[in-house]
Amino acid sequence: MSEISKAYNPSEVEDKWYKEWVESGCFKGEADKSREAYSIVIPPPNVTGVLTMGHVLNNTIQDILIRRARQKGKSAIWIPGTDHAGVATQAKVDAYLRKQGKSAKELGREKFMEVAKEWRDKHGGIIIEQLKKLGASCDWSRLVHTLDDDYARGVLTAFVHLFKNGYIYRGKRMVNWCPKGLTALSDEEVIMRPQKSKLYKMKYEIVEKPGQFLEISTTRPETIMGDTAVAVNPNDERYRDLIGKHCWRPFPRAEIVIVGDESVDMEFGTGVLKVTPAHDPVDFEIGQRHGLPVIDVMNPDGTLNELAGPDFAGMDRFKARNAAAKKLEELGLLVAVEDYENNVGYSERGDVPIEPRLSDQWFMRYPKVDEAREVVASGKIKFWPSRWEKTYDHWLEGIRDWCISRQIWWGHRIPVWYRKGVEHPHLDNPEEVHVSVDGPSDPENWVQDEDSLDTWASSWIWPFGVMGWPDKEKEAELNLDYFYPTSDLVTGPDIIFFWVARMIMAGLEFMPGDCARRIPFKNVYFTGIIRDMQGRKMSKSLGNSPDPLDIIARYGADGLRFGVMNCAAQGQDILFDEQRVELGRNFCNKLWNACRFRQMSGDMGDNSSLKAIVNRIDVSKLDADDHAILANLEKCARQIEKDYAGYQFNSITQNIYSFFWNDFCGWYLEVSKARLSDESAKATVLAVQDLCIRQTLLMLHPFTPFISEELWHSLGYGKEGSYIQNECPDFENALGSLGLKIDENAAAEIEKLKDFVSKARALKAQTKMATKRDAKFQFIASDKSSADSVSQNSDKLKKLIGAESIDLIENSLDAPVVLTELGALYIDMSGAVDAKAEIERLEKEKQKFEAFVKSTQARLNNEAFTSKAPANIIEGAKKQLADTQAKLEEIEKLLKTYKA
RNA sequence: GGGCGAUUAGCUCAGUUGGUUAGAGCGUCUGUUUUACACACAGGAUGUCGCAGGUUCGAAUCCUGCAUCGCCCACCA
Repeated sequence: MSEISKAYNPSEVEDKWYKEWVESGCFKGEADKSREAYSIVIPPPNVTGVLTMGHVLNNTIQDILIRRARQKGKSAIWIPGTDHAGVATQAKVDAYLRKQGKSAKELGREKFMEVAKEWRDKHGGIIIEQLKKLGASCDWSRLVHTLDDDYARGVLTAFVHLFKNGYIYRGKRMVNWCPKGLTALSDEEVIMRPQKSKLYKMKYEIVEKPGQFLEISTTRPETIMGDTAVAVNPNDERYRDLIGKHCWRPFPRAEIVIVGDESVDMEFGTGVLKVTPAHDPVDFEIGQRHGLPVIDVMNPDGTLNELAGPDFAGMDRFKARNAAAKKLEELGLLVAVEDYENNVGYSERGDVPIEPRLSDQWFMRYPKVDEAREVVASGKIKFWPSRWEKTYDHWLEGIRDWCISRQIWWGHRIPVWYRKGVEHPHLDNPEEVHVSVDGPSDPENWVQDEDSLDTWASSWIWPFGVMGWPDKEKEAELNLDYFYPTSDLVTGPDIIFFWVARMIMAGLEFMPGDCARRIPFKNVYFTGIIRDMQGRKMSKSLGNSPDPLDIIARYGADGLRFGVMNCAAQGQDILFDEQRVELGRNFCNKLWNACRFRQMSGDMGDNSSLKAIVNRIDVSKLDADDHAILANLEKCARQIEKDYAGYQFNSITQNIYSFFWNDFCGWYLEVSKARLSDESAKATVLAVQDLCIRQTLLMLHPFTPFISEELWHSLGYGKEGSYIQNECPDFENALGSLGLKIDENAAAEIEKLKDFVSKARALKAQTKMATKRDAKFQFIASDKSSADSVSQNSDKLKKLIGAESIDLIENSLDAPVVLTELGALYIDMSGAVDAKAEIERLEKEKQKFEAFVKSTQARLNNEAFTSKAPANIIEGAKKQLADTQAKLEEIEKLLKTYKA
């Protein structure tokens, strides 16, 4: 136990405890078979990234879940790690090299990897330290990086397995090509953006009918040189007779065939489509169907090549667009140019339009697609909120093969070797192509494939890859059997396809056993996205993303965590404002000072256990306030239990906030002040306070780990070397078994006293007597129990409302009055009553009551209501009507007195 | 084109099976060095719950349509 300082200093407390936690090893996961396992794997952040508000939200939720699990006695582990982030990191290292006047190419692959690793080790890992600042209780002894040797073996094992089972193939296909990154991309990495462009209308002359033209629209005249046909819909009567005939491609001038293909939309433009099989996915398919030649007129970097002709060779694709239009015009073939808005696919990383390109790539047919749909549809894996299930299922329903090869070096190199000297090696011939994790035994005779894997084709095995798979010994050492499947996954819905769906398929494919053993996780919580106050996504270029570390420095990690969680409704986007964090900081300050006040109020008794605290309570000294606060505490704990089950984190913070601030500090501590002067009750009151604070700290701990740990120890709840994260927050049964029975009705009586106090204060304010601490009140109780309640609580009430006396009287007075739940309360103004103001005030109140009486009577007179509504609703309405009518009578009586 | 969110106080948002007179924080106004906390305390003001229908004794809540904003998916050149 130590004395609590006047001001809460978060950074000091945070650093101290984090250090101790890590040193004590209390975050380490242990496979304790006698306890239920609980595990989370972190969505691995980019190793070279820095902490963003999105990470704060995401990781705070994970930390809450893991700490709560520890409190509930589960054997918990939160496995951390980082992602090598292929394309992103490659780009950063390339830029770094350029600055030094070097290039990746001249270094060569091996040297590049060395430099890149050095660069990663030097600039990477910052985010891990930042997560620690946030309080993340990961098992750091198990930090995994996707390029670690063990993990990489898992990645390659998955590849080899799928290859051997026919899920992986190589082929020349139409892929999304990033001309900036010079690599293929998956469909998911292409983002569609509406763009202002031009629609060029041109005409091609029909070979067999000189002088007759076909009018065609295109947005991409720069690909004309690659046209190998013109297509019309065979059902289109306008053109049906032209099918099989030819037209002139303007440049390079050549005859191209007119084909009929049903994919052509008759309604669009003139219903005639130019077909460029090398540069458009639809055109490619048409080309396949009609056996059209493929002319690739572009270089990988998006410039045109020799096949485009001397006028265009070497020219950038967008310059070539204008040049081609100009050339059409010169030839007299350009009919019109219209402004046009269409969707263009962009490379997410490169931020340039992607180029559909025919190239040799590796593809994966996804395994276990049907089962992946089934496990979510059947609830074996639950999504929170559940609406994402539909999105997930829809994607899987229309799933297409995954292009998994990338033309970059930073990543896992594809474990495929080709026999030297074999011109066209066949994938199914082991003499020509070797596929294995370790490579051929005679490497000198083989050449390894140059490509590396899509980053997501490495992170998709994350849930078991971090647990030693596929090495049996390592699996045992890392307790895969015990911790897999993981319990909860917390991530953003933006990677539902990239990562979540693929992990599910990977788990089902690579893990053994029945379905429940193979799924990678049981629950997926999708967070919202953190936006700025204008609703815009946080981004570096907008400069609207606050630095979480800066916020932690100013408000404390607990304040940040509490503030963010308080406004994060399940799966809803959050418009972030620093005021949220202010709320959290203020709450921490309130907590701090309430505990400080407790210390100042009297000697600390034995707080070492729940039992010890309850033993300090003298049941005969408990009054309604004690019962009420304990009842509220129980209610809060019950609500929280329910909220955890439904992943309603904002509701949890709101319940704790409201209980602690309003019920405990706002009322209980205040009434305690008067009772503490009664020596016979003091020990009991302090014990009740200790009990409430103890349970509050426990409930709060997952959200605000630092301050709760600090206060836990300074108030003597925990022994040195023990931590609040391992203390069970449940207490309901404990109270009962310790012989303490809570009077549930007490809370109702206290509500009336609260009403009495707040009305009395309002009366003082209205009569301009708010500052007087010695006001005199007279009170006409509405019944015997109300009279008892007021006289029994007289000391507390006088202190709370700043009164010298509250006299019980029998008859109405000619003085300002307020009607409370307990009866009529008058304030003595010694004749200085402003009758006009009083009348005005009473009239206003009268109107309010009258409106209520009228509507309630109407309801009760409605036969449909009385015959159909449940009894308790009807009874409630009747009682309220009676109460209100009584008040109304009282007011009318008073009005008469004033008006007289 | 299809799907999914959102629309409640000046601002940002809760409101989980339909049920008394719709809540919170911030902001705002009035007061307060009341011996834990001004990051506080007390009191006040502020809402035809997006619009239009429907179901019901009863709708912010359920149904239908519409509007506005946002997101995701989709090969119309």
